[in-house]
Amino acid sequence: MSEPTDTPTASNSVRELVVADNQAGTFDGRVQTRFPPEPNGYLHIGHAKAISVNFGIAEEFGGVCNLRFDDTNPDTEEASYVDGILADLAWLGFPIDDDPLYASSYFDQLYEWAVLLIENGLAFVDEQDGETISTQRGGYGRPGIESPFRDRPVSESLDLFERMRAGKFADGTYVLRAKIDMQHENMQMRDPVMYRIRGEAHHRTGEAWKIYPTYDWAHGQSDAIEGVTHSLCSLEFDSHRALYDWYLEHLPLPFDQPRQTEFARLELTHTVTSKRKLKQLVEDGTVSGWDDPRMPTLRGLRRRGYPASAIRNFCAFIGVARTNSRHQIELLESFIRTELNRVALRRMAVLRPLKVVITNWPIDDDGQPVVEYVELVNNPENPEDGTRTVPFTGSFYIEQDDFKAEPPPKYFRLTPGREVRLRGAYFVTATGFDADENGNVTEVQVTYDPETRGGSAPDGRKVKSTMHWVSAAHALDGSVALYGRLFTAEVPGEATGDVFDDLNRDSLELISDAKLEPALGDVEPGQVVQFERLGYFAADPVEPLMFHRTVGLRDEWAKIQKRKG
RNA sequence: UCCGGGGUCGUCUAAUGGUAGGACAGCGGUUUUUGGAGCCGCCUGUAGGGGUUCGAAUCCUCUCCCCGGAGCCA
Repeated sequence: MSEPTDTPTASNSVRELVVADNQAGTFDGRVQTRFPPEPNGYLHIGHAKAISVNFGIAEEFGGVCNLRFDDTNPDTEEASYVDGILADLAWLGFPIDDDPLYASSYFDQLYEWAVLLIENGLAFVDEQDGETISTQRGGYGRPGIESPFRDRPVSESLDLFERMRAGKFADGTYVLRAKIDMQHENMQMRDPVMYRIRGEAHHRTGEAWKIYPTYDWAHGQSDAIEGVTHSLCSLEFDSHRALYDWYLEHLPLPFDQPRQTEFARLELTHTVTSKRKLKQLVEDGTVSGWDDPRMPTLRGLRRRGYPASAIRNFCAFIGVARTNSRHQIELLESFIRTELNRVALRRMAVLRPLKVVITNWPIDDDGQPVVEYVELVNNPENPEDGTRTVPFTGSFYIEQDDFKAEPPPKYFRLTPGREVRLRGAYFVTATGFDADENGNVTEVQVTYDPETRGGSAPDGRKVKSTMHWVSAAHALDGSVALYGRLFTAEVPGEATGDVFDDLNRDSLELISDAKLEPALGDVEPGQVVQFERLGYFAADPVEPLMFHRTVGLRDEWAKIQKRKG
């Protein structure tokens, strides 16, 4: 396998567009993008792609990418989300200004421009209710009809608009509409709403405004005000591009007109990225919060142990295209493994402990089992990480799975009469075991070969397997959360139309009696280590000796079993 | 129904008129003090028909399929 990390960034339709623009001299070779989150939820993996595309293109062409909060709807937006998004962005590792931009900073300019449009006969105040306006809009293949207020005198619209702003009217009673074309085949062009009345306080402008611009009326103009050249957005805005251009063409702009270009958003199998649905998972209590390690939110992935660098590499690798697509989550996971394999320290932990006793282990002068210390490498992929000493004595824990009284075919681990290696310690041979009345093995007896200290035999004999272990007398008790996919279906909701029908009710397994090697008491909060033979695990940011499984190791044995069953 | 955007291995993605390549997944081998990692190999694809061309995934044409669009959401 070649290193995905080393693979050059995929070719990319947006990059090609920018190159073409630069060659043609468009925008005088200037490249400026923007990332415009709405502060009504937290960032998720889908945003990571958008961030990567926007910041990536800007950086590559020596331009800038503005972080601009698209805060035009006070009903759903909150300052707390602004802070959360800023924190998530900082973690992801793209350069962001200390002072983010806000669409709400342009409310005055937007208002002036709206007045200009009214004066030029290109906008009017409508006083019909939403349902009526919607009906008049027509449908696909059906023209709309014009509002009876469409041709009211400019002075009347101006007066009404002024009073809308002054808060003289109730929510929903008046709107400002662009006067474009009610027959237009593109529904977005059928006299779209520019302003609506909202009594709700805004997280930045407070009570200053009673009217708020719609997305279409705010976005392109914000781009223009900031000098954005390439306004990159997702495919569903394709039909809005005509409107984006129309507004800009009818305004006196400080710069060249920015240009909107669409690309496919990132979708992943077994994952939902709709903010509304993520919010529901949180509010339902299905997950513990926005930062639940099963969530595709940036803060969830972070807590899960996904390295920001791996997410960035993934985003660069998948490229940018206009094809609707859904990446397999396994691809993301392979980037996570690749990165973690490189950087994660190796440690030993036993998740489902089975006690093993060495019957020929020496006793010291006080009648206690001798304690030895073995030297283990911290990361074979990176010798600079050095080694650590791990205590070993006559009784220790192994995984329950690592012993079978009656071994199935191809099972290479401990079984009566078989010799295996304890990683970095000794060869041991199972001589007997105890079981309870249900036949569950409760303890295994082994003998060890003192000549095999360090894990190799002077006579050169081989063993089929190497197992991890934790000294019983020195084990730390810890807890471990194992995560499965939050949704069982590759495409949640595909079968029934409701994503929640595909919720995996067993997406979390909590183990409270894991046995950890002593060095695991020293990990930093949030640090990710590899539990040998098991996978990568992230230390909880606050709770000591609590670990979240980031992702498992590839597991040949599991694969063999799966094939059988 | 109208308009717009798409359709290349299982999943993504490259090839921009000149050998259909890569990654993930899968399969097999090798190696291994992690059944990890690594290394080697295999596997499968241009939606369909017609045309232009010495040559088509690429250009033209017809058909089929998928996605988006009728918020005072973004």
